[in-house]
Amino acid sequence: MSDHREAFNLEKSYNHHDVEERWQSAHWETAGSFHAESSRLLKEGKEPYTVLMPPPNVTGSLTLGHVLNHTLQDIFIRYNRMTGKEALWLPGTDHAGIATQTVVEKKLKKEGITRHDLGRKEFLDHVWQWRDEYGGLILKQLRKLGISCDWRRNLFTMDDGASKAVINAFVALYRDGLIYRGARIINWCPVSQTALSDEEVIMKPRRDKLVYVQYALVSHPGEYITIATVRPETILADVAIAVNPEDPRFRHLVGQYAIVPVAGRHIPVIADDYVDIEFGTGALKITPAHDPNDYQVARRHNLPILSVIGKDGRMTDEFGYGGMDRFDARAKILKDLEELGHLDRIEEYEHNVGYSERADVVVEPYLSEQWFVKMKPLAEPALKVVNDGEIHFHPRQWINTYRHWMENIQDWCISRQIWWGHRIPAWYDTEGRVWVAASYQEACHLAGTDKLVQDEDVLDTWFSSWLWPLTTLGWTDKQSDNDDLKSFYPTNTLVTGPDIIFFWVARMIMAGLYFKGDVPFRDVYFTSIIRDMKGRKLSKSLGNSPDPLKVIDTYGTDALRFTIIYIAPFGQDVLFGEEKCELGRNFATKIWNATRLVFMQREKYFGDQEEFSAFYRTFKPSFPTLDLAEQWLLAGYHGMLERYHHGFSQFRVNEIVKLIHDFFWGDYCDWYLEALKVKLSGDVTKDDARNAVCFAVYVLEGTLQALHPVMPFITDEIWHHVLPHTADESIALSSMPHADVSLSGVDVQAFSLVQKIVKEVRSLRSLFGVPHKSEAEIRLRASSEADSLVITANLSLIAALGQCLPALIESAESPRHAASSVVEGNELFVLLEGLISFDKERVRLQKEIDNIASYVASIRKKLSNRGFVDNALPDLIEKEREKLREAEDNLEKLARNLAVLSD
RNA sequence: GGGCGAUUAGCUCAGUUGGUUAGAGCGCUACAUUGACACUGUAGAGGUCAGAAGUUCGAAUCUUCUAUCGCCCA
Repeated sequence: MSDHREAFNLEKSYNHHDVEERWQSAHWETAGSFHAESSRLLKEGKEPYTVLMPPPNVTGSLTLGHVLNHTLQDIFIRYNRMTGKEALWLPGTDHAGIATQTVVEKKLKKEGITRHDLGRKEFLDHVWQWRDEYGGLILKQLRKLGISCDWRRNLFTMDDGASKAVINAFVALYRDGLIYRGARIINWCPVSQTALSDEEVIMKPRRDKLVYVQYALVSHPGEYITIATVRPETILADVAIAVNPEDPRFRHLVGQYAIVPVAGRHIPVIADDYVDIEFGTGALKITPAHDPNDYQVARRHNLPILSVIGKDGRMTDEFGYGGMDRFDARAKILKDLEELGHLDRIEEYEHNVGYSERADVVVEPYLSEQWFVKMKPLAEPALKVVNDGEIHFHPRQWINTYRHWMENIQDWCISRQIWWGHRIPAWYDTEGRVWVAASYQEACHLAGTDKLVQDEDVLDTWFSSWLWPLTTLGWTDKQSDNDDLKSFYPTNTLVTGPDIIFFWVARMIMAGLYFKGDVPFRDVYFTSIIRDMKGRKLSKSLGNSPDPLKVIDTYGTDALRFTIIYIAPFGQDVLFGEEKCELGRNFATKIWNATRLVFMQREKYFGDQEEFSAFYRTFKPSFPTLDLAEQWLLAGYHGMLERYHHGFSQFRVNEIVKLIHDFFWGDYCDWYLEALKVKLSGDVTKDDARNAVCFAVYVLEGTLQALHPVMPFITDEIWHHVLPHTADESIALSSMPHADVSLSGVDVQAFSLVQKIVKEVRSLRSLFGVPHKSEAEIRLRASSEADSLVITANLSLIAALGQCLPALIESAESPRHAASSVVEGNELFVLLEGLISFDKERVRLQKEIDNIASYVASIRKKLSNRGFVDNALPDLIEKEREKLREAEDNLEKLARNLAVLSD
């Protein structure tokens, strides 16, 4: 019995630990609440709504970025589920080739083992072991956020299906001539010892020395040509000096030979447009093995290619630097150049240098054989679908970034010299010919021999990620055609960070179009970047990134979710501080307490849950039968819902959150609940009281539903107290309330008048220091018969909310000893004998009068302006006239009251 | 160097197609502590909308320029 009573109302205070424990992800997961089925689409004709989770890095742990990103996805998914769609959220993780391999190698290093000691197969066993043991961490942490994905469909990019898809995609592209192998200068990470794509290189500003070096001319002893370089250690690999053909300073030297300092080699002076006349001396050393642009120059001029830096970033030359680190060699050669008299001068020079994303070391341009995807043919259709609006970006401006990249696209280097990842399905025969096939057997068949050796390299992790919209739905090759693909592809909304627009978003669009012939998603929502309160990026080294799990423990998941959305402006960075979560926590508490008040009233008028349920289940608010405050609230509620649904259609999530917050706190609690208390404490029949309580619960329940996508836990908890529901039922599976547009626009002016009167009374009370416990005597002189009726009908409300004793007066004579004001033409007097300083009131009134007078003057000026009257919309002019009339009326009344006061 | 974005109250931000006496939250000030809530309530102070010029009857809003900051790409 006591259980029952408890369930009828809430615990006295809100404890997020209890509530979030009760409705945690595991509960929803066991109940299967968020499983999506293609059969419901194919057989029942439901509409699909699909979200792809950007697969977090399997080595990752939860960051605030994840919190924001996944909360947004969950909001979209829960909203669409509640509006009747078959909502499918596809989760998974990414095998993160370089990152994962590095982690495991580090672990092995502690035991004194390298991957080469183990060999490829055994090392990969270790990686899988590591994955099984630690790789699930991020998914466990994500569950703490209460996210509602279909965990049955969890996919890992190295799973069988996904791996098959990767191999088949590679083979298909190769056969279509879109994948090729070739020797190029690529970005080489000397620490991870692998190639990187352009996107994995981070440009960072760096102060270096611009070194001016003199090269002696072979045929003109004593004469020099001077070049400028920031990489003097590569001088040893110079093969030419280039000048611009238009540069008169060097024209006579073209065709001559210069001597490479230290190395002593003779190299030609050549002319090439590539050289920037303005930079340095206008003469450029050409080092094709160590600079991509120089490589192009060397090819144009048929120059040899010499290399002096190895895979590990150490020198490989024969001039005494061999074995030295490239940066040590740079320091040494500077000294040597100076000693040999080749050094002209040194300038400080700030420029951008590429760093490897993972290892954070300077990337080395490195000439090697790699596999590439030809991007132009893929980019063209991918650009078109975005230009044509088949895919929408939110905020829209990201389209510019996308366009720019697509229009200047470079081929994608997809081979990586590591072991963890999808091994390239290419085999070499004894003659070095390459055979690309989905399997060894197939390759043997093609090659006509079984003496084949598979390419050692694996594919870039993003080569599996770009297939994510396909693989998550069971796609393995172009022939794939299952119910899930039929039902859920294309997906709907992708939520991701703008930092991976090239890495991932663009490439998924290419893959979707190429392999499936359709876009992979309709809308892309780019999240904000989270910074600390000082606007700095969150980083481990700065120690300014709060641990989300700690924040959740302190404030609650709902509070964190609410807060991070509330403070994330559309299209801009978020400044996050842990204390900001007070906002969400306070709101959760407010909801809890307001609900308790409503439930207390419910207990008063209904015997038990059963009695209430029977009554409430048939309750439907009918606007004309509601009291004034209820009408006002219902109109506001539908207005809120209308903007809420519209907000979703515009992806303005932070506005949605503000809407609910303001409606609930401002309208529901501050005004409506106060009015409800007054109503229920007065003369009220049991039936009226029961209807009033039901109305309160009705709006509360709808608001909870609207809030549920943002704060899933507290809303589910309270919802289970509204009516008896089984534990398997969830507010998440209830139907989202619709906006009734016939009510959303209704302006319940009578209630606004009451509010304004109350506010004015409170303001005057406060101004004149009326003690809180004393009730001020109020006189009201109505400006019209209609207002008089409104005021009369709501005297008790005004009395309670304004803490006053109000009465209407008919006579034209104004009370003396009173502070006065005008509210929509209605005169308000607060009788203040003994409390008021008349001088103070005179000053205040005069100030108010001056204020209105200048306002009146400004409107008069506007209205007497020919230009305004001739050009402005008639509606607007009428509005201005109305404003003027009202202001003049106020002015007159205030002036009269000032006169009375002065008597 | 090219592109994008920002600049509104002490702080963080709203401000739809030009028409409000420019708004909110936090912070601040004053008052209030037994009937939902101090994780609260009520009231209040606080802004020449970065600067300049222009378009317009009218500009925080549109145009141009300048300044400062941030991001992306060379």
